[in-house]
Amino acid sequence: MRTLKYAILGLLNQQQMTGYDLMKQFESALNEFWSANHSQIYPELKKLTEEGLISYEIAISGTVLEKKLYTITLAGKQAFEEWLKKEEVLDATPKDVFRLRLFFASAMTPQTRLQQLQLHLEQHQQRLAHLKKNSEKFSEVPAQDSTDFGDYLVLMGAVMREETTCNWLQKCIDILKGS
Amino acid sequence: MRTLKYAILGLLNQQQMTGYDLMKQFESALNEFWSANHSQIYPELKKLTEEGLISYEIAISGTVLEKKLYTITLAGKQAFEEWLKKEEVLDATPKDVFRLRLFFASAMTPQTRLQQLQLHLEQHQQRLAHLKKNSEKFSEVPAQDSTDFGDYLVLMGAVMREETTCNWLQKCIDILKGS
DNA sequence: CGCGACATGTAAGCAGTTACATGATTAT
DNA sequence: ATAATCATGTAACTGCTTACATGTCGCG
Repeated sequence: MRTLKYAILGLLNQQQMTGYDLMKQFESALNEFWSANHSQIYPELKKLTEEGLISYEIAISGTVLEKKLYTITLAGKQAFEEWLKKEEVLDATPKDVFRLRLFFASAMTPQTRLQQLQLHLEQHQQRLAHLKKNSEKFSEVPAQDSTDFGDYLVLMGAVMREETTCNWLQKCIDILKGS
Repeated sequence: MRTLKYAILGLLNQQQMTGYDLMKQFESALNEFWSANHSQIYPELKKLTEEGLISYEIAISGTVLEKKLYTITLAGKQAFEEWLKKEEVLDATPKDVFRLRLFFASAMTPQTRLQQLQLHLEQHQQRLAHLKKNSEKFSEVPAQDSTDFGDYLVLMGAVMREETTCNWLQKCIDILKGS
């Protein structure tokens, strides 16, 4: 599906940047729904350049260090806009090792069962706290044509998802204890 | 991480079955959190047999068709039980093409924005309806030592997750329309 | 001067998907 | 008969992870 391709095009459509900057974006803003290591990003940038969807100019940091500042081309913008319009069918529910483990709950000892759930709940509570802190940057709904708008919508979705995950895990723990 | 390995061991720990049966299990019961094609299952079964974690006997369907009925070995049970106990750190939030697309909402036309959200909501509503129908099979909480117990917990989680996803998408649509 | 961040690449290997390939059984 | 399902395998390819590999810049 070449999704990384479009993630990169989308980011470069917002602003020109280097491979390293892209990597940082994947680690921060896109972290909740996409990721990519530099070992995947650099070859992809090379490929996109060959395909004529992006281009770069050499910029100098300090005295000698060369970095490549990538810019999206017109062809790149067109490819990206087409991708935005595509009507995708829902992909399969993502794989989840914890839920797989829990599916086999009856094979666990009662102690392991409780321990697994509690540990997992703690981790999700931490993630939720982190997300809530991130969303403090939005004091109001951003304008629909600002790049913050999408960020706002997905962040809201991430918070809601984590809240539900925590509620579910708590409910599982209650069931273990209650019956 | 060899997760497929443990998924197969877990299923064979519940009951002996063929590669084809395993495939069907991935399509039905495990569908909400794991998947595997037969092209991945058969080589894995071969590998697990070589590792001594499972064994098989040939069974005959009809007059000539040979099928391999796999059984978990003692070593297999031990490997599986160790895996159940492991304290895993939370994996990264799974990739999600729709959320990536929505992150770039400001680059969409207002029509595309609304269309994408509505189409996605409809698909999740269908998935939710399907899950709710599945969970009708549980009139009460199954006993903690029955294989149904894990099934019940993850199904409850799946329903809660889909409900939240639908709520989130509806909220996004309301924001689009409201401002 | 040393450390963490900046910056860019390649190689090996694993997990998973799609396609290729074959044949028997069962229900209509 | 014929189509859907049962049943088992391999091959090519894509996407991604981990490890290897190198060098500069800015701050204390």
